[in-house]
Amino acid sequence: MPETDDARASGELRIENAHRELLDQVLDKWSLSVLNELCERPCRFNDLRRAIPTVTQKSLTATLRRLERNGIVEREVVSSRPVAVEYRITPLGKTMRRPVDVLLEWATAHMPEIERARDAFDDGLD
Amino acid sequence: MPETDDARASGELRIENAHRELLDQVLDKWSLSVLNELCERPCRFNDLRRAIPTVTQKSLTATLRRLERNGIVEREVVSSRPVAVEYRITPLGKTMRRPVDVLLEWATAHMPEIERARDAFDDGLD
DNA sequence: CAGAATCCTTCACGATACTG
DNA sequence: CAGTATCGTGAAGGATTCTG
Repeated sequence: MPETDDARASGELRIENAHRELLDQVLDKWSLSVLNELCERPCRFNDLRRAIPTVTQKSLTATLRRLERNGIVEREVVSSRPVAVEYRITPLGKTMRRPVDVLLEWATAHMPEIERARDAFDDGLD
Repeated sequence: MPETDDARASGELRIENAHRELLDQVLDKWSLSVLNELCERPCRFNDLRRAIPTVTQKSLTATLRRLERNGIVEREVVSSRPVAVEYRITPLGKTMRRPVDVLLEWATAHMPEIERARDAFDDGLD
């Protein structure tokens, strides 16, 4: 299914469509927050809503479905009185933790530098 | 590396607004492709267009401006005959390489597993 | 409790045309 | 060559309402 792009292999990691598509699915607006919660403990739907107060129900549902489809989280329906649904991170989901951590560490470490760059840019506009 | 998967102790990976905002700026649709090119060599505008054939001029301009504002790439105007503009990666930009590589390595390594998960999900729809 | 269904606004992105 | 300017569209996401 991936069209063979001409062999302009740059020796390093190339960004393919599949990469881009995957990152869009698992690194989107709310996924990291959800993953962060589920890495610590299984959560029910409303647990997640409380943990991430700014997410809407619709977006949370969509995020969870997407993550579930990609095998990152698991959904279990507990047939109790008022239905309970528990979300858990999968083993595959746990493997995301390291790359995400590295990313966030980078972001945290370089935030000041980046803010200075923004100020300089916005100020002078070259 | 170390286990003790005590999530609380190990990863203070809280997602803050600033994190989210930054990732949106530097991990957007085209940034990784641009970074990938500029990591290898300085490029002129049309070099980048050729290297990333699917990007439109408008999106490429926007991407470059965004990366420049965040201090990730540098823009130099060479006052030659028809104006030449060279884009280069900055030292700050180079520090992005490792987190991005880790991310792409993860994506590459787990792609098959993820595709199986997608197929299973789309098939059964549980 | 855990969503589904609707409506609505924003805006990212593409397509196209023009310019110093 | 390296953009800017405009227009148009689809999709993401918020707000709100309803339900098994």
